[in-house]
Amino acid sequence: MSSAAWPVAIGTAARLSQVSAKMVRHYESLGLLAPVARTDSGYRQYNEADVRTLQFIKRGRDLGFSMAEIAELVDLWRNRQRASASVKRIAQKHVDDLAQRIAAMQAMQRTLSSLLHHCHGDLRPDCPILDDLAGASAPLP
Amino acid sequence: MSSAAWPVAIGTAARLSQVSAKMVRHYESLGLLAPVARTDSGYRQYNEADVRTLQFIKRGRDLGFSMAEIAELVDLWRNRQRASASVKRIAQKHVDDLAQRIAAMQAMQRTLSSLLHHCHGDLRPDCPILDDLAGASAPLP
DNA sequence: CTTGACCTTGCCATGGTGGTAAGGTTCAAG
DNA sequence: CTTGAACCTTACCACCATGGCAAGGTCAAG
Repeated sequence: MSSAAWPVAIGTAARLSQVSAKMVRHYESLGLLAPVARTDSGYRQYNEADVRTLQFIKRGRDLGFSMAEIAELVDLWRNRQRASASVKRIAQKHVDDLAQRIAAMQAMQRTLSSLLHHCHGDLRPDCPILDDLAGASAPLP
Repeated sequence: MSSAAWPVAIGTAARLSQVSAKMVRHYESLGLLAPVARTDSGYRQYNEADVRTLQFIKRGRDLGFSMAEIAELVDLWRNRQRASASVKRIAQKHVDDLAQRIAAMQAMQRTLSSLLHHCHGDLRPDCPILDDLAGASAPLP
């Protein structure tokens, strides 16, 4: 397994983890990834563990975790004495957060869909969408 | 109606529109709100129409429109020769965008909920959430 | 006149990503 | 050996919408 020649340069690490080289450096600057080894000429060198960490971060981002949350998760991942409860707490909070944001967006969507439904969408200027935005039924106090 | 003493200063306009004074200035700098009148000492003066525009912007933001979209909508709002189709097109695009983002978040939520469901959440270190993030079944190429 | 509430401009920060510039390195083909 | 492409380095700037802070001017009530 993993027939590649380790260590690899940043471009290869980026391809293997589906993270842009730019972001790989950024994650390092955030302390999310320990400062990696360098060649004499200053090129970063990534080993298998580094690339796995990048993949971990990528998967975390894909699931919507913030960088701060991912930093915590990476720490827990590395700590074999972790309690799964710590991980679960972070994930649960994120799911709750997602639920809240989804609900907010669905509320927008409901309102907009209803307005869309009542808009002619032709050459006439009358438009319930603009009427709503203009606060048709909301006088200045 | 509107018993207040017009024009009003930025703080009052902000309160009336539920937009922070900071953002009121920002919207002006974006050209979303025409540069308002000033007193001799440089204080901005807002009239009823200005505050209505701010409320329009606020409502647009609350419905999730981007500043660029709101700029278009404000233009259409002011243009009595508008075609409602133009408004509808913008709103429809936004709804589609919302739908896409909601779907993406729901996908995250489904994955996370399932992982959460299988996580003990106790003192033990084993955790399917970390296993997933670590790409348990995804070897390095 | 002083005090406190308000206003002004201007700069910095956020988060996560992209871009671009100016320069050094590596490697293979000629 | 040279040259050129592909790669790497750092250091900036930009986005979007918003908040914060600082230093200073203005206004109205006490």
